[in-house]
Amino acid sequence: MVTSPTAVQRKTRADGERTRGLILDTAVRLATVEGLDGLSIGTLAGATGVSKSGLYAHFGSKEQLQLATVETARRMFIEQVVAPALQTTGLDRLRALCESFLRYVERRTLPGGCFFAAAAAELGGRPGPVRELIAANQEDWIQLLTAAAEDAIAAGQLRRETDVAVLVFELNALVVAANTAFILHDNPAVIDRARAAVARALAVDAPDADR
Amino acid sequence: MVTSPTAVQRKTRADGERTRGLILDTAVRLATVEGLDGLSIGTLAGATGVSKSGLYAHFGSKEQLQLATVETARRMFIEQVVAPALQTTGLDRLRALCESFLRYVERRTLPGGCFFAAAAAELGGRPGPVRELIAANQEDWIQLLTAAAEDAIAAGQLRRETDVAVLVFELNALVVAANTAFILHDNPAVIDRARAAVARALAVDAPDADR
DNA sequence: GAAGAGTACGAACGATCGTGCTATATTGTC
DNA sequence: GACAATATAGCACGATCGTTCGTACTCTTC
Repeated sequence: MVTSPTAVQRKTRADGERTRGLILDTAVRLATVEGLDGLSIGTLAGATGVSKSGLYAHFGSKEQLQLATVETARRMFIEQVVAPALQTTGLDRLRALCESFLRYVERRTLPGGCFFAAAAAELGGRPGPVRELIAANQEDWIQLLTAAAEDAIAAGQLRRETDVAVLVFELNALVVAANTAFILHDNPAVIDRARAAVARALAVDAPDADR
Repeated sequence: MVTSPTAVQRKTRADGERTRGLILDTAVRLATVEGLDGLSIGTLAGATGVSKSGLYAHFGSKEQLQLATVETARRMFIEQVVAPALQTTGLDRLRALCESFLRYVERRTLPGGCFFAAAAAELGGRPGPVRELIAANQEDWIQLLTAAAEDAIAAGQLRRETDVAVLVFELNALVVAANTAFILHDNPAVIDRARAAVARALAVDAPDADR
């Protein structure tokens, strides 16, 4: 219970950090299948080889563990989905973000698909700090898409009359639905359907509407 | 809450159908928030006023209870979403199904939104009979949309070249995403965004492209 | 009016839940 | 090498989990 504002933090030992990382990586993976709440301390302890009390040495409570797990999932998502798309701008970035997400699902990076899609569905109706954190991350993602769409409009790659909120809602809906369907039916074809749908959605707002 | 020592509650008459119905209705409602697996026998017993062993008199196991709960949710969904749309055909039916679903969410019929969306996300990655039943129901819904879309094409209300699978994937994605966002952010505006997106998606495949 | 099926309860089971408390290696700093 | 901090395991707790069992009452059927 060290509560000093500027806590003199001592050098953490390397093995502690490693264990912590192992726990969190495992927690993210398992949470996509069992659910963030459904994943029990005992199960996580068994999967990592760390004792239950060992877990409590790192995180003081299940809720703290969940918050740290969301943070880890966020870093994974940024690294694997967002970062690759940031090399492009405007319409290309919009396309790249969607494609990056779809590949992330298709590649089965996490056994239960997108961590945030699973967590949002699980915790959406239950108030609490974890839900707020999930909602904030969702907001960030939507904002990322929105900014890219606005750039695309500014660059003349999308019609000026484009309803950005609707377009972004649409794109997010498509990739998330691909995730859900892929997990539920184990059918890679839905990913391609999503690709086609993304292309269509973007085509609607293409400038100088052809035909 | 009658707990007086001499309280001899009159055992009710032989119609346990009412109790069974009460249990299942409550289970559907609670499962949209707690999850179908997350909802415990004890919690359900408390919410219904029926004892845990009373529940077991009706359903022999938690899994049987879950299967019966899914069946009840199916009937609710058909009654409230599907049936109203069956008075129309073709493109109108397609529109009516989407609108019906959106109103069903908007009206907060169930506290955690669409039962099947929640269950699919929760159980998608976990094999078992309950997951299969959820997947089958999802299939039925997609098939319903598909048949309506094909009717619309046959009636000349949609282009003959329409990729039905993609269009249906799109429509389903939009309404489900509206459900998720509505529950997570408690924001009615997303429902209207979904309405706009549905209209857009259908407009893309309108025959003799306007303008 | 005896038998049997249906309905429901209370008590209890072993397992697991999240969470403490304590002990003990191991490590970095002096 | 002393000492504090870190990193982990062991053990036990009260609560809750899904489930079973014995009991008791009601209704139907013979």
